Amino acid sequence: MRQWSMRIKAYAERLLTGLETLDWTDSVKDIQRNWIGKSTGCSLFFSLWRGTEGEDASSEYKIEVFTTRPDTVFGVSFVVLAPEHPLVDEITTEEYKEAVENYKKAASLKTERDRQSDVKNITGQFTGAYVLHPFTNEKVQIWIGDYVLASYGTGAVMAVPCGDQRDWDFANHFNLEIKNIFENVDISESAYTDKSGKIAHSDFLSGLEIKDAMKKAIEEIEKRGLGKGKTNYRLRDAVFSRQRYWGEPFPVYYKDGLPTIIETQHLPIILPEVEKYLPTEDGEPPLGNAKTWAWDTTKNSVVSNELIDNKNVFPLELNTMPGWAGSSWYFLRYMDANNETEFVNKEKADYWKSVDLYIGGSEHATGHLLYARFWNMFLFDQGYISFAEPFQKMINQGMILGRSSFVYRTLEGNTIVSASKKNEYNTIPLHVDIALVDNDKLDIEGFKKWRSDYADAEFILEDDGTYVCGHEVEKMSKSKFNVQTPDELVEKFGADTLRMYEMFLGPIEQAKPWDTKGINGVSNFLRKFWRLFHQGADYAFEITEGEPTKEALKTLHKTIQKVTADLERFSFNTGVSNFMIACNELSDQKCNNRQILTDLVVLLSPYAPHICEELWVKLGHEAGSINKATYPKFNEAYLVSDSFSYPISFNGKVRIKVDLPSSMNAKEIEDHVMGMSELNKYLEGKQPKKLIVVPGRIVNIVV
RNA sequence: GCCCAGGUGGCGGAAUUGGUAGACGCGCUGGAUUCAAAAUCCAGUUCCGCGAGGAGUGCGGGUUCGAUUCCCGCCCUGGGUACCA
Repeated sequence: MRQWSMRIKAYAERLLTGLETLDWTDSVKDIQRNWIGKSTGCSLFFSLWRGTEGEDASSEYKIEVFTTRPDTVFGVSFVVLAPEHPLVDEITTEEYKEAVENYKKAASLKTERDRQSDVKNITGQFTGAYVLHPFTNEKVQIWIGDYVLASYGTGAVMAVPCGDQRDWDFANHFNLEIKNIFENVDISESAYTDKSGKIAHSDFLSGLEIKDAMKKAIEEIEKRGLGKGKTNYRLRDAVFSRQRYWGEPFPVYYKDGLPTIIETQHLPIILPEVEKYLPTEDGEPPLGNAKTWAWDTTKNSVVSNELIDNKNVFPLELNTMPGWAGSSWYFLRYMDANNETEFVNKEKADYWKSVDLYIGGSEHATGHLLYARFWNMFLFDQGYISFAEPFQKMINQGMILGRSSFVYRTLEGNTIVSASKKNEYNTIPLHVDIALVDNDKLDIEGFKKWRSDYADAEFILEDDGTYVCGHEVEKMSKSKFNVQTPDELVEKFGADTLRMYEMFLGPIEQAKPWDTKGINGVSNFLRKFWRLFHQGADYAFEITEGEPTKEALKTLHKTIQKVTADLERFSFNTGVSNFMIACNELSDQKCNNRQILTDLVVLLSPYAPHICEELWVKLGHEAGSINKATYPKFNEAYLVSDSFSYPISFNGKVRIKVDLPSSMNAKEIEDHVMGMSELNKYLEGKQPKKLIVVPGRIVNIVV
């Protein structure tokens, strides 16, 4: 099948190094690094040995292998080619033709997936041919084996059983030689794959540390013209066509069977109407069913297929583009969505620049997030935009998981066993709708109605006569019957409460089961916050004017400082708790001062927009204007206090606290502490060995 | 196997540069108010111990005056990935 693909491989190195400039989690960066799979080593040519012993070694055929361990070259005891390697037929001797053919056939029948899942099963076939070892000139057998992949490296490996576990297994299985080229290492049970130690029995490499031997080996290989240093990437080019209808059509027609691009001024090409979105009878993609899907080069428009004459009118491409054709750059289009002539105006792109914050799941690490980076780099290289990376900062939000409930059905099928007794029977778990379960107890009648095939089932219950379900935390999904909709909670507590509770649950990156147990805590907070503005038995709106107290100002500015810092590091859960602290403190202070409450409402408005909007209007502002209010300014002057409660610790354990003026220096603190009579109890008559004073922090006495 | 993230009360979690472990909330216990309930308020709540006190951040070591935080080894959980030479 002829397909389009994108040369993402050409960007492998830049996609790798670019990661270092990004503010992403290590785990997503690592997933991309592994996917790109850079490995450095060298290529090395083995000449084919032809004919009889002693004959001239130089043959027209050379087999190129890629290795990351050139230091082990003297441990080579055979060479393995992928079954699909182009030289296999050429080199196989008459005697082994049939066996090799059979092996190739067997391998080709296996899918790539089968080949990968069948790792433990070692297979291979000798070809009868030999290469000559590039340094020792010894004869080395050539095998084929499907553990060597045609699509990676050169499709051929030099097998070093002592240094590679797969080679060791292969050698062990086929009784091939296992040379030991490591100093003082036992390889009788498995290969030695560590990259530390010394090389032995290896001519010019003997006695060298492995790392040094690698360098020396490549040097020598290059010097003798046997190969050269090389880097390989695991990343493959990305297929860019799909055999389906719903995708952007390619602006491409086929002239004499060769694809030709339609010029920009004639775009866009719009998907044709089709009767059905299915492939054609002879297996062409759905666009093969279109009746108007040909390109007229004189009119520069899409015309009926009947007009195809292959002189002026040609057939159009039938594949369409994949999802990532759009997902790789939509964020650029957002900057200039109505532009009819360019995908984005350069000036606008320069103004808005790359995405500041990308909140998304790490499941896109090897797909969308890699393609978008590649696409963006290409546009950058072409000068359309001025930034190479599309997403500077990324947060991977954790998934909210569901709590599934299970009933246990016997294998025979018509008995349902309660959780604690399930092990007495041979049962399988079945998901049950969580709407039918309350506190793990099953509504049996409801269950019978829900699954009519179990209407006549027998139930084996707990001793107290109830049916108890099992449970597990997993992804929320209709098929697992564990989906909880927020509607009910919004109904009961309001959208502000639900929103804040979600933020309060814990760090944004963390996955957690959806548990509404604590939601009334947030609800209580919002009610308490409301009460700051409403006094008396009938909760009438009432605030006081004038200058706030020192205490209230301290609470406010402490809150501004903390909440702002929390916002900047996306720590919403601690943000919410700081609002709770502020509310508790102001309640205790009985503060309902206008200045304080106005600033607090603005601060809280991103968290609880509905309530804050209402309070904002009650404070006398125009409806809808809170979004335009100035963000409260933090003033450190309100936070300075003139005393500090010093913890006094003995050998690191805090025992006493003492209030001291903040202005005291280390020496003064020391003098004061040493004069304290409370010390005696902990000193037990001994002299302290050492005293550490950290002003503004702690005093530690070493006994 | 390899790579990454994580492991703190009954529970969700906090501790931003090594400096008072358990903020905030849930739950629980006791009390006030109420005919009663809801709501609200007050007090308590890491564990052991009546107490004085002791122990304590997965386990075992180390560095330090001082470690949830840094270093070494191990265990467990979650995620990714795998004949990639």
